[in-house]
Amino acid sequence: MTVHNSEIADAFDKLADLLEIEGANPFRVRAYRNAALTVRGHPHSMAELVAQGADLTELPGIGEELAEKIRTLVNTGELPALKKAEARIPGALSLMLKIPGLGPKRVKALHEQLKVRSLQDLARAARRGLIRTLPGFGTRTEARILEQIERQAQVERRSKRIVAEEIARPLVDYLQAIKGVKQVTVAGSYRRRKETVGDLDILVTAGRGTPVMARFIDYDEVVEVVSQGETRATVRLHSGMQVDLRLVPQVSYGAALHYFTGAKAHNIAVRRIAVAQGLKLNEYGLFEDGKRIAGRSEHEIYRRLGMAYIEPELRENHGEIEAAQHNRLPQLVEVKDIRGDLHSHTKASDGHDELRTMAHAAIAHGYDYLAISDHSRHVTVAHGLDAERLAQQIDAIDRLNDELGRPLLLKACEVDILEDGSLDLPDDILARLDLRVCAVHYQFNLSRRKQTERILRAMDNPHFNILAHPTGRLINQRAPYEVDLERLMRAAVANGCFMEVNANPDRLDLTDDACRMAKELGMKVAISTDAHSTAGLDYLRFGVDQARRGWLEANDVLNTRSRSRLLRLLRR
DNA sequence: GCCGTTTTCGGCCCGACTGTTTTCAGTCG
Repeated sequence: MTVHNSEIADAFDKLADLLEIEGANPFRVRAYRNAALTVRGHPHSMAELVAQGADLTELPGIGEELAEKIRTLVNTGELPALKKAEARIPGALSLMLKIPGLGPKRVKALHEQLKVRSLQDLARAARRGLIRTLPGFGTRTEARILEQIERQAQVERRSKRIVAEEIARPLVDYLQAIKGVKQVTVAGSYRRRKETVGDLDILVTAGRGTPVMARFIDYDEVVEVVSQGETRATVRLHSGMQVDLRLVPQVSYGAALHYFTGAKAHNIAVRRIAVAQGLKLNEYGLFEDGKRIAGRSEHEIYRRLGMAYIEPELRENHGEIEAAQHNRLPQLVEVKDIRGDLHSHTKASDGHDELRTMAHAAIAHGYDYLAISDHSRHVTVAHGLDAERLAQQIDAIDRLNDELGRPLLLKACEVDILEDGSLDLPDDILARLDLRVCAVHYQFNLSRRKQTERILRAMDNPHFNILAHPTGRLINQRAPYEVDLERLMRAAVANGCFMEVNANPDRLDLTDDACRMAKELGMKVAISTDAHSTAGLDYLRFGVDQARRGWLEANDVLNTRSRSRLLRLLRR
């Protein structure tokens, strides 16, 4: 039984919660939280590092004691310190910290004075009107607690970024239209281009006296004003999305942008660097002896702290700060580097447009090539092609390329990987293609070992080129199937195969972390849209964002190559 | 509990807003 990084991180976080409620040294609490962050964000599993005998104290924020606790967790699945804490106070108290408005001090008071041990106890106490009797609590707090418990049922969920964009764009336009408003920028995880967005953080600069806050809470979609001050307000929109707005002066724009873009761990790390240099960094600027020495732009702040500018996509405190200090940041891939798309569908299977329509869309995108990769026969719901129909499509593509006067369309197929690891079409027809995009569409529930073996076996087929949507996950909808990605990547490198970063905003598969792993293992990826219509080709940018978050450069991406170099790379 | 071009001891990121107060602690991002 392997203990996953997330379980180790969860144990540390819970221990931090309980210690905090007990009133332990806040810096000790923070040490556990930092450790949780480090472990959760680490590209390699702690279990593996322990097995290799690696020195865990090399990891940031991990010292001798925490290293020992990680080893214990890996070896026994348990954390004795957490057990002991739970013997002193109920573990369920940590759940109460998730209720907005309740922090460690109040949870401690509720536990000690009202004997609250669970969320049920808490709801009961609130209904009886006991909470308002405690010092520091009032009727507003009591009502809010009850409301929050009842709302807990609807799980908090992060929105896919494409959904967040649909919510953010009209709001940004609305704010931008206010007379006196200068800049409106959506910061936060939205700006870091994360695949999902929890809430929107909007930064506004405006001339003196501009009624930004009043107009903000007056926005048509606002259903609740959570808080409102002179420079900061929080609202909830009809869509359920929470929006924070911060009004900042122009001289502080860069500092505020940096502060509000995060991630939190990145911010803390950068502030510590400032402190080490005798400076202070906050959302208003970088200060030396109370005098602002930078703040107008992010570039200025990074430069003054002795590091290169860090792209928002990299700001997770996953090594980007050290890289920036040593000028070793990657030159991230951009949309304009992409020369073509390697995964698309037509009406021949489950696409919505004709071959010719797709070709013209590819030309409009300025592409050198577009792979037409309709499904193979096994995907019956998608009207997948058998050998005969694929042969017809190959001929149709040849004719169209002739007509266009250049080999724009690549002959391809999204070939199903069957349960035994064989490919869904005979070798002789596969051999006539320029490119085979191979994918799992059935039997998601195999064990990790079996699923891995299945795909490894498929890679043994010399016609296998690119593994499409490698984990099969659908964001917020379907979990990835169990598979050993690292092993697959190593096999791909050994066999001259590749994986896809599926750019569909519902998939974004590989993930950012997996992209990073691919880079470390030397496996190039294809950023492909899996377009089922001409409009689908526009989703490329989501895939590029994901790749950028995974530190990928143009050289790490297959389809930044010219057609001839691409075809040479695909040769096994 | 971690960590070190201030330190092996004594620091540890920083400010806004709310509710309950009557000057501020607690919470949040």
